[in-house]
Amino acid sequence: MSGKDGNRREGTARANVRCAEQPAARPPSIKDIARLAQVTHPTVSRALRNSPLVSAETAARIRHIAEELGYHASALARGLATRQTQTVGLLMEAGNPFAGEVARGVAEAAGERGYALLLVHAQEDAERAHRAIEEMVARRVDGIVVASPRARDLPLLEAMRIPLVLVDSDAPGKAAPAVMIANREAMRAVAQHLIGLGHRRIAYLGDRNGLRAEAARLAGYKSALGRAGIGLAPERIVACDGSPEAAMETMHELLRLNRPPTAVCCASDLVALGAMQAMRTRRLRVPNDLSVTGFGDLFFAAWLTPPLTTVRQPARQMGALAMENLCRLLAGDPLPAQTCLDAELILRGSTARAPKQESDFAE
Amino acid sequence: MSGKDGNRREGTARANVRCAEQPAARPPSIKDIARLAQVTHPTVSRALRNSPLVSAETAARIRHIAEELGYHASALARGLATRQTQTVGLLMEAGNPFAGEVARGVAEAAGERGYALLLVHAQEDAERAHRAIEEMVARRVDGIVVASPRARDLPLLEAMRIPLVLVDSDAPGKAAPAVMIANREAMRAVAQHLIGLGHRRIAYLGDRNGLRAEAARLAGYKSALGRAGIGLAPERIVACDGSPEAAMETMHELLRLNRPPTAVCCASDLVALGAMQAMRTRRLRVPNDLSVTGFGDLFFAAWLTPPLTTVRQPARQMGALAMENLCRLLAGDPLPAQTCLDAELILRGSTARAPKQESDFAE
DNA sequence: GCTCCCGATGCACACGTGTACGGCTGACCC
DNA sequence: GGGTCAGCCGTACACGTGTGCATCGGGAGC
Repeated sequence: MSGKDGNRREGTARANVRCAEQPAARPPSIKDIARLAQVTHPTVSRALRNSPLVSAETAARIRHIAEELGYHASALARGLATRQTQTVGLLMEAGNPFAGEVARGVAEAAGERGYALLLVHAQEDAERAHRAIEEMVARRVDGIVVASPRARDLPLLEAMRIPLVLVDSDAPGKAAPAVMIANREAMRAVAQHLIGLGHRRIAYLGDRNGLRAEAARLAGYKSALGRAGIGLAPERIVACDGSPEAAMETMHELLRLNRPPTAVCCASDLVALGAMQAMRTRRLRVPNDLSVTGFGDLFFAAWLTPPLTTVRQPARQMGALAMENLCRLLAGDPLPAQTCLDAELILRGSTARAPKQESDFAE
Repeated sequence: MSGKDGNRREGTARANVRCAEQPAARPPSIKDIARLAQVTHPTVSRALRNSPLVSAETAARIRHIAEELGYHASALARGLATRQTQTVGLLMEAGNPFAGEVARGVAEAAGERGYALLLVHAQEDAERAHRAIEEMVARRVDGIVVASPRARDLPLLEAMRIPLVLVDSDAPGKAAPAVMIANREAMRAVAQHLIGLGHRRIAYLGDRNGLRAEAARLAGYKSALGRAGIGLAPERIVACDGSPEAAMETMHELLRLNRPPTAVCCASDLVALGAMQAMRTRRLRVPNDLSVTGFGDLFFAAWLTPPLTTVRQPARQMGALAMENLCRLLAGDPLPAQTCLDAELILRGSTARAPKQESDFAE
């Protein structure tokens, strides 16, 4: 029993009036438990961590008192002592539906492993992004999951020595291990599906901010056309910034071509949203006049009119796997630079046979 | 100068091999800076916190060294000492698009105020939900923002003495201050819009998990019909669990009625998604045969075919305001039990005049 | 009856930061 | 020239938890 408390000196702290009821009731600590259990606080610490060094009866008594007091160990103090916070930073663009699903997977996996999540919003502003990243350092996160495809702050992240995993964006250089899907093969399957339907004038509507995942998708598109012996028409390969608004504008440009496409491969479901809107404005019917494909299979894709043919990207599973990989990394296990998940082509109503008068010849 | 360091005892800690390069280089502390600057660590602490108790030149020297070392104050230690973590817990259903937008608002507002966000996924499982909430206590968050409308864990949250604010779900009892929109008035405006278009058989497709916000919306619907002198037909007031799948099923039931509705008020945009799908299956055209309205104005609403008439719910702003309110609460300012934001009726293409043969008489 | 060993507990210190208080130095005033 | 005061810095302690080592008591083996 220390018996030396009760004369707390810092009377000025705790300035915020919480409820004006309890007189600044600080949460119970192991010392409080120790006093009640007639032991010292190290014994309490050991008992609560199920150390074999404590006798069964003492441990039971201590745990009972802890329960009664509503004790919850301070993760701050523990983190300070053990140098591990059991916290991982999650860098993502809050509001992005894909990132949201990834976050769900990460959150569930983290919860199971006793990790907490520090949510850091991927700011546009470079200066704020910098501060946000420093926040993670200050909070001493054990590792970081980056769920933001347009992570141009990767160099910053690597500069600090924190274990890092990426989702859906492999990085240039040696960088960090990433969880990906086979973007190239998936987009190739999309294009092959369209070719199989008789389309020859197939456009590609890309996402300029899609980083390497985007490059792989474009490569898949080109590969499919190449294999089918269809030449690449540069004017049919365009890109926007990834938003439906921009996609709509860009789609209008495609439709103004002399020989407009009969099918469009969109780099994402969001892009497809804008593309379909452009067709609607021009009274073109999907899929009768024009076929459209998306990428990602976001939750709304199945409910569009018509339902969107797209590639299922297992976002939640990707998040869970990223968290799992991060744990491996923290445990010291070496990881492959990339973990690749299967993507599945989902055929729905937005694709159909090419209009007859246009098929088979004349790209 | 303490001069007593260098004999660190806990050689067994830090078991995880990070990169096998740096020999467990612990981040620099104020003591490291103090040694280099030939002062003691309290002076460093004061200098970095811009205390007037330090001479300008000493402070400059210290800050220079800190910068050079890449120093970032440990939020853990600071939280331990000051009893404030500058962290707020964000309880939300990750993956839900509305919650995602709210999260974005919260994140931006939190960033500006120097708060970090602890993301806690609102688990279905009661036992996990309990653990998740205890996690926030253990992490000693200063306050909590609840962005999950179906928060049946509110009692748990109130049990711990942590300041709390709610988004889009006012709570029973005295509970916590909430940021809301005028659900009742907004849905009334929706129904009045449909009535103005000549509709008389207007159905309501609710969300059973919508809590009180849902009750208010239904009340608004009833109020509008009442004012227009239209009787309530119980068979036209139905509810599902909020998912598009369930909404589709329930919509089919509505369409099987002897006298099916000519318009449907959906409790959310997600519900509207399912409802429109049901109509598509039956080859009913929106809005020619049937008008549909949503609620929320999620990002996809404007891009549907046809674009969805709905109520704009300023999710991001609600999140930001919730965070702001939480700060007020932490500062001791009393808050009104509810802060109400304006919602705006957005007219788009999914509503039109009622089919002629059905209007004006015979509800 | 002595030693040896083992199980259970206490002691001391560490983690990194914040702050109340005291002490030192120099300038200023009477 | 001594007292006073302000500015600046160091000392000591606190926050809550973890852990290496010492200690203490008791049982076993000789």
